[in-house]
Amino acid sequence: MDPDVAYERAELLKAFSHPTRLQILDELRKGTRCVTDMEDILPVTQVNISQHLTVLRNARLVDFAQDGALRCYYVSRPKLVGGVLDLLSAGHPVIRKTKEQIDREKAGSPKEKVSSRG
Amino acid sequence: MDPDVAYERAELLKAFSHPTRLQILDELRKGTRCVTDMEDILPVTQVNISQHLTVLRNARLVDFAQDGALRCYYVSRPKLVGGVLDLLSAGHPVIRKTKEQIDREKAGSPKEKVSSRG
DNA sequence: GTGTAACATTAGAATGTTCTTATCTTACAA
DNA sequence: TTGTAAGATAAGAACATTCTAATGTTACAC
Repeated sequence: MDPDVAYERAELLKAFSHPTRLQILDELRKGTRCVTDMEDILPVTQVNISQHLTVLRNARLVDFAQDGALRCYYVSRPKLVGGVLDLLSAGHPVIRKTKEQIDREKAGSPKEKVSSRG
Repeated sequence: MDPDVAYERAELLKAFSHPTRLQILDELRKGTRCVTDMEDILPVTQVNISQHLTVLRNARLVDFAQDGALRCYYVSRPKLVGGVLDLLSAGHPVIRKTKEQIDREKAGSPKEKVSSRG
């Protein structure tokens, strides 16, 4: 993976990587919300919500439409945001491998062993 | 989303959120690697790779099997790691909404309007 | 124009992460 | 048992993120 690409992707993931921002994204996934809606739900200050929304906006994960004095925030990359949130909420069992398993994998994969089962 | 759950998920995402760690995960996805293999590929010191591997191990994203003096590292939650890396490499167009679109969505969704097309 | 509700911005202290340098452990071969 | 290759750990400086407190902006009703 190219270092520049890796950097860019890490920056994107960093925008997700905060409890409050995950909660904001999860809430916005249900529908458009303005800042005061979020104040009612999240145990943090308005200023702090605004700051986190700025981070999310810079990462192009959310955007807003102005409605008078209100700002209607929405998720601007639904498949990305939904994909990440869904992955996080799914169960992912931790696997373990022994040296022997690894050796067998190494022996099998390089030549795509045709003999076993095929 | 429960704040404790949000915290836990943010911690998990933080383990992904570093260029070097993404590169390590991408490399390990191709197969088991020891630390010196990674030294050859990544433009960082052995110490630094070790430190990043510790972060990944604490997050239960990787583990290793000892082979003499070598440590064979592998991805221990392949679906999670693969899912995140695949999402990142896919193209995710940024959508925009106007206030009018949002108003229409709000009007349609609450009652799951049956009249249009059905 | 004045007041106010909704939201953003700024500055800085507090906190957390990352990298560097030095040191340590372990496995193994001579 | 000495040397060396593989890898981990510790301490701290450098850097980045987060939160708090104060202030700024905008839209609108009166």
